[in-house]
Amino acid sequence: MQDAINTWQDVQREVLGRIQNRVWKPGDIIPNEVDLAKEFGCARATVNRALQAVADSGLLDRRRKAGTRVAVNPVRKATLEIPIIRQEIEQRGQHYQYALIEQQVTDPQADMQAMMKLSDGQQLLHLKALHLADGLPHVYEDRWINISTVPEIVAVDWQQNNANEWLVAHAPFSDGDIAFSAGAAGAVEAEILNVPLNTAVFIIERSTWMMQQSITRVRLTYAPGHRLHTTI
Amino acid sequence: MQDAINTWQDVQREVLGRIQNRVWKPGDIIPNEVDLAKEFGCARATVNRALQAVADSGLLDRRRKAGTRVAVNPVRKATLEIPIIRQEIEQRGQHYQYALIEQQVTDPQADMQAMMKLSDGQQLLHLKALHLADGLPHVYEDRWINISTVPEIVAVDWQQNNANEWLVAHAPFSDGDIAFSAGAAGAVEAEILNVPLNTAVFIIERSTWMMQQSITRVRLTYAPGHRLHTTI
DNA sequence: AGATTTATTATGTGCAGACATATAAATATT
DNA sequence: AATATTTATATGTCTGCACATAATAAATCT
Repeated sequence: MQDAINTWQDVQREVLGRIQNRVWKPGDIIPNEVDLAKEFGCARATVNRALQAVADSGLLDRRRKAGTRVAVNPVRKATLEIPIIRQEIEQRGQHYQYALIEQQVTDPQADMQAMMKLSDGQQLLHLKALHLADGLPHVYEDRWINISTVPEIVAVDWQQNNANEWLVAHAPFSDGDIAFSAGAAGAVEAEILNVPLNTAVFIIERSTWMMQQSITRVRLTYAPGHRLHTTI
Repeated sequence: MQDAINTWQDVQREVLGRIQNRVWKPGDIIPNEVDLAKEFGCARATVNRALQAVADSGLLDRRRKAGTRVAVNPVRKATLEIPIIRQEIEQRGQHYQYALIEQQVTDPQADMQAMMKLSDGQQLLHLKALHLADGLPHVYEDRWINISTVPEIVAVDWQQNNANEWLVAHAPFSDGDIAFSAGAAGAVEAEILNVPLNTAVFIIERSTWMMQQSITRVRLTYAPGHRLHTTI
């Protein structure tokens, strides 16, 4: 028995401490909730809450009956927030501007048709736009929107509205996938972002879906220097 | 009143449904926990658990006294797993190899001391290593380890052990931060990765901590073509 | 009117007890 | 020996209750 470890945060701290100090080593099974509750002088529910939090972060593996053990190869999960570009810019105290570059209704090319899992005949709205921070190019947005899924889009004035925001508000998605990579700026991107040809640029490609129906696919090419930051 | 909505997952489903169907619109304040518990026919604790989960996912904003409201700009969160490099490579069916390039105990430079929040006099172990997939350079690892936090490291043979794996097994961390960016390969990196100078490369920089104590900071420079992929 | 204190209210969290559920381990069956 | 069944156990979660805490709204005092 020891001094009050009452709150689940206290318990979490204590547990993390024991893992770090190797009182409990990777692979070790730790005492069960009832015993820990007794030792800490708190309710089992409190221990449970704490252990669940630590397990969520990947440092503990828990299985019914088998007990709780310190993860051997903790697979760390980083959660990164996908902000709306305007917010991202304004949050840094910079002035946001948006400029439509091109707008066109097209039949999809084969690769795009595959990536967006389109049926034959489904058309896309293709938008090219630039987001600026304090007047400087920040990110070039190359976007395809599935007209079948979001028919209202054809009526929208994309000079005034930007797809990044409009879609969040009007076309909720159930799931999607994102890929991050680095690439060399091609002729088009280099000119739009106003950087030398082949400059290293950060690229995000994102597709979103609502119940198997593709909504949109976007390729964001960031101006040099952009960092995507998050905590584990 | 309606059919049993007893489990917190049930409540979560119901809440998500109402948000999706715009019964509760963005910005709307939703009924308080006591009322919802009454409506669903369950305990307030259950409603609380569910609402906390939804709030965690970013779809609800909660504040004491002010109540719970539907997020106006739902910040989507992607969780991406940080695999051990060996696993990442072997999972693709490729052969994994590791090569130590350089190993050195140093006093930190000012910027590194700041980034790792080191006290004066704390020394670092600096490791440079290359991870290969099927014999080809995959990622160049440039790592600093805090000797004060992990004193055992000085005794480790880094020809045989790779820090990426050794640390997860021996020095678990409670939190950290990650940054993703694109950069141009410098002379050192270009040679090690065997690519032309200024090739666009994907860079991950990661610092990890255990209870305010810095453990390590690593800069991973990936060979061209690397993509980091995840789902929302 | 404006500033300061007090009350009110919704969420945050703790507790004890109960039952549910997954599953490892023991036992019985083929 | 291999397979099916039972049992024991650790975690998962619900309930009702209590009190803590943050933050707004109301009341009070300059």
